[in-house]
Amino acid sequence: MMIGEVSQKSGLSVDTLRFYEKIGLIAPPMRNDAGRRVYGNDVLGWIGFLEQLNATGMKQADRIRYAVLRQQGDATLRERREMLEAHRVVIAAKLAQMTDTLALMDRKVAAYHDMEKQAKGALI
Amino acid sequence: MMIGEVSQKSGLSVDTLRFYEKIGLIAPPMRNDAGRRVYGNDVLGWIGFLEQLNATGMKQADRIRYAVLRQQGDATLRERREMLEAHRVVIAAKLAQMTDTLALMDRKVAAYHDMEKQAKGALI
DNA sequence: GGTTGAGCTGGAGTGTGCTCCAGCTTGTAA
DNA sequence: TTACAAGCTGGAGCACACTCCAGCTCAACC
Repeated sequence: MMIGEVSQKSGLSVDTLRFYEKIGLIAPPMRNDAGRRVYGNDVLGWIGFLEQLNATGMKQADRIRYAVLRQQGDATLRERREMLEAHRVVIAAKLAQMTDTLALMDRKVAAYHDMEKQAKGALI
Repeated sequence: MMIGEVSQKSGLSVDTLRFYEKIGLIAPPMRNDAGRRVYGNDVLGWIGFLEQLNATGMKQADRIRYAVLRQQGDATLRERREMLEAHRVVIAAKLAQMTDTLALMDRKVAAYHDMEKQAKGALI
């Protein structure tokens, strides 16, 4: 795949893909004779995973650290696992926060409904 | 309360409190004779709510819009309710994402454990 | 063979959300 | 009464995560 196709399939812009490569999030792909990037299919899975880490609030620096470890192969398994375990804890906390705030939104929305009803009544 | 106390109790820095006032997130409090800010207790609840919106990913511009509406009183109840309902939907989506990724973390951690075990076995 | 579209590089620019600073005034307490 | 902590303003600076741009090469189609 050329970079345009990866962009289309991953949802990341071409600029972002090159930027991710520059900062070490994506391994530099092979180049064809013209010097253009040729990606393997596995990159899409990797980008999807990166997006999951992103969406759950992992910072760039940590994503890069994980990416670098991954490129270093099996010797870094323990460290990567520890990173994921740590991130798991962060996610669990955010999940609890989301649940709390969701409930708060529901209470507030209900309260606002009541107040709107009363306000209408007051007009009569 | 002076600004220092609000800072301590809310966890926001003094600079952030003044910044929030400048951008319209916090209503300008009364001033004492020396021109210093004197906050009522209600500001802490409001800051707590703002933090919840923040932690669940509401953007500054929207938080400001909500804050401005709130200051305009009951005439904006409907609009505020609609904002909260919209944010509710966003939170629900994030919650689903968090749940997914949490499960993924668990699968990955388990897989890494297995691989680490095998790697150890290979050393024998 | 020339136009068009995709890709390349290095570097500058952008938006968000604070955070820090200089230079000042005010309140407290040794 | 003098030190010193806390507060004030306006404005500059910063970290993060992209996003855009100029000026170039290359491939492919008419």
